[in-house]
Amino acid sequence: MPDSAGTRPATIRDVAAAAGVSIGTASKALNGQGRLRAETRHRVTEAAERLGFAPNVLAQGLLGGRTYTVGMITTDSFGRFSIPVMLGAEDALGAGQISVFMCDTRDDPDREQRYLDRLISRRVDGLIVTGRRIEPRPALDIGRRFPVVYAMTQSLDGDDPAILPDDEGGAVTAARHLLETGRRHIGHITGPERFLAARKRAAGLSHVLTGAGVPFAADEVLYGEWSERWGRDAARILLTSAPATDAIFCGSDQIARGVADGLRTLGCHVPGDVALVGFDNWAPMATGADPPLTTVDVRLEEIGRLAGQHLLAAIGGDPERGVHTVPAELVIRDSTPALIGDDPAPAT
Amino acid sequence: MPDSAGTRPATIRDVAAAAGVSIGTASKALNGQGRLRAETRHRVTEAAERLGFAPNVLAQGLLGGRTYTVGMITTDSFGRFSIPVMLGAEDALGAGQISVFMCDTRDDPDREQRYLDRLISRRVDGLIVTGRRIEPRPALDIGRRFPVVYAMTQSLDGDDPAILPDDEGGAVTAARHLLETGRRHIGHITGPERFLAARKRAAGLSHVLTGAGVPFAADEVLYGEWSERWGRDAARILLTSAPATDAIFCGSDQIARGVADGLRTLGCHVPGDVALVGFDNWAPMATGADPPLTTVDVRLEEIGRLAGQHLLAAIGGDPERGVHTVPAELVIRDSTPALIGDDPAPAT
DNA sequence: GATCCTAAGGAATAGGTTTTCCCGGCTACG
DNA sequence: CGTAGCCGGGAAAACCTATTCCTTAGGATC
Repeated sequence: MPDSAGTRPATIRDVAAAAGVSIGTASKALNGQGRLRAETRHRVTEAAERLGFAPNVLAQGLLGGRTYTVGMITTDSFGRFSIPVMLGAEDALGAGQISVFMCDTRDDPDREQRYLDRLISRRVDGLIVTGRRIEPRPALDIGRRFPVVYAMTQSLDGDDPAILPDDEGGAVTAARHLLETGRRHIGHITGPERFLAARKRAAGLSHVLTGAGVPFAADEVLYGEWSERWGRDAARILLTSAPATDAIFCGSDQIARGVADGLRTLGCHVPGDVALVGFDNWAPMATGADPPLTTVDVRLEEIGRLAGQHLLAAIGGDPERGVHTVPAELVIRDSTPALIGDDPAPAT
Repeated sequence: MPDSAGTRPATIRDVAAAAGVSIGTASKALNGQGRLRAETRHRVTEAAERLGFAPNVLAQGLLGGRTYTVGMITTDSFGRFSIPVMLGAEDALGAGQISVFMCDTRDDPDREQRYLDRLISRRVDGLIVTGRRIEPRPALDIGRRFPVVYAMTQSLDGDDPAILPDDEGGAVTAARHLLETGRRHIGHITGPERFLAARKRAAGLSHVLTGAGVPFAADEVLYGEWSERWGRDAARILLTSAPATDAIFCGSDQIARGVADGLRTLGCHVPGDVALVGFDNWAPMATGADPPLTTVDVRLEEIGRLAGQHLLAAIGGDPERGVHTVPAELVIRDSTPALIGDDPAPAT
């Protein structure tokens, strides 16, 4: 375990010399290959241990044509969304002894290109591209050098493999939950309409409500921004125009926090008067709220894990193509209690 | 720019052949070395362009003894603290053409050791260790293979280079600001006392207040946890025991959010009755609050950048040892307006 | 005693690049 | 005309490892 401090790392040549064998023999002994006497094998491993030998992966990569590295590119400044995705991906890839290069483009195409060039030079085995928006983005220009998997985003070339959250399904689950807990006048406050995710969530809600015979017009959706401030403002707008509202489905936990604030200012009690559902299950926001928020978890880490597994498969020569969706999960907390005494709505 | 799709990447040998020169000549042409005719140089670069040649960094690293990679190890699950640090570090390192391996140990010593072994095998040029607590941690066991810089944490071997936030200085600045805006009865609600950061912040506040002749006893500090819930509870406790309180300095923005909530419940107006200062400048929390929070920014990204620069210097053979501190910065928002009509406190 | 087989381990090659050293040819100068 | 020096470029070593092919020696078989 000690190493020759300060000098450059021990090579297999040093090990071979110390064990009194040739380089090839040392290699075989360390990798369990070839036909060697047990005593020789032992002598080599012992010498390796003593010298603190660790094989040089660069040399291995040069030889084998595989580097056991992948790049992970994000446009999200490694924010709230891409982090869990990265963790999941890293988890899946780590199982394959793969190390991950981190590349934050900061939404700058020049930076992205520079990173890409570097990754190509480093001969990565593959690439994962993550983002904060699910809108299709221009495909990366890498020819067919290595496989690419998109996570939380997708390429304009629809055939490229991509793992996406189930925004619509998540909204459906949330809407059903509100109906089942007895709510009938449900509002929707969310982010900008130009976000595909916002539109999908609104669509999911709309389908369930109209399917259950509960009136809901698409133009009742309050599109705004992804901020608490907008939540506060929108709560006032919504309760002014629809005072009978008994539940609000929010497009993000941040918005939900703002809505909760706004409702309190209006003298409206959560969840007694109005139930609240958020989106993202962003822990500090959702559990810190009073009451803690029921919210939709799109399972970012699972998305990342799946992306990693798909990439591993593609590297192994077995690529899957097209878009995959990860089912969302509703996390029920105190902002949506069952209404006692009301008959539950039929599950549509 | 086109590449021979599907085949393995072009090597310098291909370029040399295409340009009708030897490998060595091609290398010189591409790297601006040696004495070559301009026409030859041009012919080579043109061939490289045409073949989409990118030098194999593995081979370069093998030869040069430097891989132009570093590892970044965090125990923080890439959370709120380590992300900005990472970004700053990556920024500094990227300027040196260095790529970063991402390693999340999830606080598991086994994982940490595995990552370490991998990084050693990959012959990284250096290592940055980040954490979420500034308490000294056991030094990494890497002999003298490569330099290590600690960021947002430090090693028990106090001589190892480390970049730390200035918790005490940040608290000092916050306290002075509260005095300057006319507050005189200042409470402190913060995280668990076992956190060194919490104790340092309390110490900074205490120094300023006692120095200014404002009474403040160390046992008045409300240590609890880093959560909104604790903020809500502590606000009630504080105002019960000290109704004259006109300002609260909080150990985190999350706690400050809870305190704001608690104060509102008590019928206490922020900032009219009580001014509020947070810590961290965690954007979604601090700017989403109503009113937006004045808060201490420890400049995590700068800490990371400095760590990256120190690591670059160490790799270059010029290591700096010991602990460096990055000055904090007070971000003033609406939760601490100047009290009109009060005479400002003398800046102590 | 000759041949064949097996066990054990060595030699050599490949992988891609950089760099050092060397060589041939041409110019300029004496 | 001879030689020193420069210009342009080639050959080869070095980095480190895994693997394929060989060699050697010994034992077994006929």
